[in-house]
Amino acid sequence: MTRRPTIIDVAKQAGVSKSTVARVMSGGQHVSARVVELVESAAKEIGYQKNNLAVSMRSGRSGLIGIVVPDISNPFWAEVARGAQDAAASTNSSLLIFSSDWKSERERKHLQALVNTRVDGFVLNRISDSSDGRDLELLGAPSLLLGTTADLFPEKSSVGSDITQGVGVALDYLTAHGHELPKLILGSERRLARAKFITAVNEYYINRDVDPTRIPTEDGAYTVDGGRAAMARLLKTHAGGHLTIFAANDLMALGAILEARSQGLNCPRDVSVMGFDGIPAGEFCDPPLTTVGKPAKEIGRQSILSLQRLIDGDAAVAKLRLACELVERGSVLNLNPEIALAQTG
Amino acid sequence: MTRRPTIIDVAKQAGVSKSTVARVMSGGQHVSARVVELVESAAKEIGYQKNNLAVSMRSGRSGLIGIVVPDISNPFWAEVARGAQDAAASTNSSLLIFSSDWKSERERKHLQALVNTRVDGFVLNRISDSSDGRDLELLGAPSLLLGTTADLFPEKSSVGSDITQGVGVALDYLTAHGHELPKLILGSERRLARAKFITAVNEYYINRDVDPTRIPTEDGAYTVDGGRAAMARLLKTHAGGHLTIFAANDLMALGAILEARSQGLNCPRDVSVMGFDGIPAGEFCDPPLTTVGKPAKEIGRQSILSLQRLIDGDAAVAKLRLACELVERGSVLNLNPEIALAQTG
DNA sequence: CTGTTAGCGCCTTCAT
DNA sequence: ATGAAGGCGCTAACAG
Repeated sequence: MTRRPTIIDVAKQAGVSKSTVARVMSGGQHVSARVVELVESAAKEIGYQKNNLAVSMRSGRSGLIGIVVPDISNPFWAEVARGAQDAAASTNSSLLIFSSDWKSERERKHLQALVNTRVDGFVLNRISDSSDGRDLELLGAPSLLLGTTADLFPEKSSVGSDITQGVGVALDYLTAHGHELPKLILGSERRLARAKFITAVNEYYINRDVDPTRIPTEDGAYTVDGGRAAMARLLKTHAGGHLTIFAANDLMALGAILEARSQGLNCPRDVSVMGFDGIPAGEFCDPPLTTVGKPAKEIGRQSILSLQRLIDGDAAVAKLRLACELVERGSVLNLNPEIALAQTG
Repeated sequence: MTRRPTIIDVAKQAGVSKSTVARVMSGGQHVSARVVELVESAAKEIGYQKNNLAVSMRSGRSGLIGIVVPDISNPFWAEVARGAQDAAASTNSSLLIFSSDWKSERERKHLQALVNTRVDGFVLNRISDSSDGRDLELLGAPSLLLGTTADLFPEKSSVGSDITQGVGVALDYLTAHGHELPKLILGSERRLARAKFITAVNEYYINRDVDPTRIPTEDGAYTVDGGRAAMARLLKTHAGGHLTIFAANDLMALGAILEARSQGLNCPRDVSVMGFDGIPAGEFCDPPLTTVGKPAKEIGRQSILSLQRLIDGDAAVAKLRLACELVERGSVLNLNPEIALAQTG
C-alpha cells in the first residue's frame, strides 16, 4: 500500500491548485461549479480521504470528545455511553470511551490520554469524592461532570439523575400501596451517593411529619452478594409481619430477593422489595423487580449536548438533574385494599 | 485561557532548542541527564501537554483504534468493548467506539469517520452478510472482523467465539443429563449466524449416529419476546412429557422460561431450557439459566491484540475462534439417575 | 550531545 | 474565481 493521497494529489489530477481543492473539500464556497465537479471526480478517482488530523491541527478542533465512566460493561454506564454516542454522532464528533474501573489512578491516566489527543472536551464520572475539581481545569479542555459526585464541584456543569425526586417516586409508590418506613439497603462504597440517598429518604418522611429516625439500615457492597448479605442481617432482626425493603441499587435488590427466597420467604407475599436503577436484569427475575429507572441514555445524550455548548463558548454553569421514573413490576405487594379495589373496578 | 504551550515555549523556558525538548519528550535518548531534568521542570512549570495530533501527523500513527459493534448498550458487546479497551490501554492506544445499530448505513458512516480520523486500524462486527470485504481494504486501514460473519471473508483475519464447540458443549451437557434432541429456538435475523448454529447442531448428532432431521425448530427475533412467541408455538405442538429447549441466545431462552411459566409449566421440572451467550441477566432469573458462555471480553482483548500485530506489519491471516464454556445453573433438569447418584456419591 | 532545517496535510489570508 | 505562501506542533535527518 502506497502513500495515501492528499489534496496535492487531487490537485494534480484535477489540474488545479491545492487551495482550490481545499476549498472544494470544505464546502466549496467561491469555486465555480465546473471546478467543483472536476475536483470531486478527481478525488473519487484516486481515492482521496480527508485527513482529519491535519484539519484538526490547523483548526484547533479535533472533533473528538472523551467520556470516562467507571465501567463500560456495567449496563447502566453502557447505556449512558450509548446516549452519549448518539448525541456525538449527531454533531459529527467521535467519542473516545474509557473505563476508570473505579480507580482514580486509571482515571488520571485516561484523562491524560484525552488531553494529549486534544479532545475538544470531555465528560466524566469522577471517582474520587475528594479533589476540588481545579485539577480538571488545569487539563485545559472543557469538561462536564456525570452523576451525583458533581455536587462537590459547585462551579462545574453537570448532568445526572435526580436522586431526591427518584427516592420520592419510590416512597410515594410504597406509601400508596400501604407500606410505611421501609428498611434500607445502602451501598457502602461511594460515601457521597450513600449520603444523598439516605438524606432524600429522611427529608421525604420529615416533610410528611413521619419520624424517619427509626428506619433500620444495612450497608452492603453495590452487588448482588452485598444485597444478600445485608438482607440476611436485616432478616435476623426482623420481628415478623410483612417486610418492606428499599435498596439503593437494583443489584442489591436482586440479592435481597434471592436471600429472602433462600430463607423460604416469598416475594412479594412475605417481603416487598423496591430497587433503584432500572437495569434490564430486573425484568427477568422472579418476581420481576419493581424499581426506579434512571434515565441513563438521556443522561449520556444531555451530557454531550451540554458539553458541546461549553465547547462552543457558552460559559453558563448548568446542573441538569433528569427525572427518574417508576418501573412497576411485581416485587412490591399491594397492602392497601382500597387501591386493589380501585384498580379492579 | 491563552494558547496552549508548545515545545517551543518549553524550549525558551529551559533555554534549549526545540529539538532537544522534542527528544526529551519522546524518551530522552541522546540527551544529558542535566538537560532532561531542566526540560522536564520547565515543561511542568508552564503546564506543557504533548500534542498527539501533531505527533500523529509527523509519525503517521495516531495511536487511535476504532471499534464498531452493533450496540454498545447490549451486554455482550459492552463486554467485548471492555476487553478491547483494556487491550488498547495496555498498548497506549485509545479506542473510538461506535454502534452501528445493526444498520449498514450507520456502519458505513462510522467507518468513514474512523478513516478520516486516521485510526491506525479498526475492528468491526460486519452487519451486512453480503459485500465481499474488499470495500474494507479500500478504506486503507488495517482491519479485523469480529464474530461469525467473518467466515464470509476468507482473506481477512478475525476473532470470534467457536460456535461449533459451544454448541457441542451444550449438547454434551444435555446428553449427559438424559436429554436427547432438544427443540431449537433460533434467531431469524442474521441468516449466517442462524445457519452456523443449526449446522453445528446437525453435525453434532450426525457424528453420533443420531438422525437430527426430526428436530423441531422455531424462529424468533433475538429478543425475550421473540423467545416467548417461539416457545408458545412449540408448546402448542408438544405432545407431553419433559420438554427440552435449546435457544440460540439467552434472551430468547429467558423468554421461553417466561412463556412456560405463564402457561403453568415449571422450569426445570416440566421444561428444561439451555441458553447460549452467557449474559448476566441469566443469573438472576428463576430458575437461573444454564447456558453456554461466550468469551466476550477475551474476544475484545484478542481482537485488539491481533489488530496491533496487523498494524505492525504482520500480514498473516489468522482466524481466532475462542472456546465457549458451560455455565451450569438451574434451568436444565437432570433426567439421568446415574449422574445424580454419581454426583451425590 | 545539541541545534538547524525541512516537512507531515490542511486551511487561510493575501494577491491576482 | 483561483493561485501562492505561511504555519498549526512535532519529528527526523543532517550538521556541528
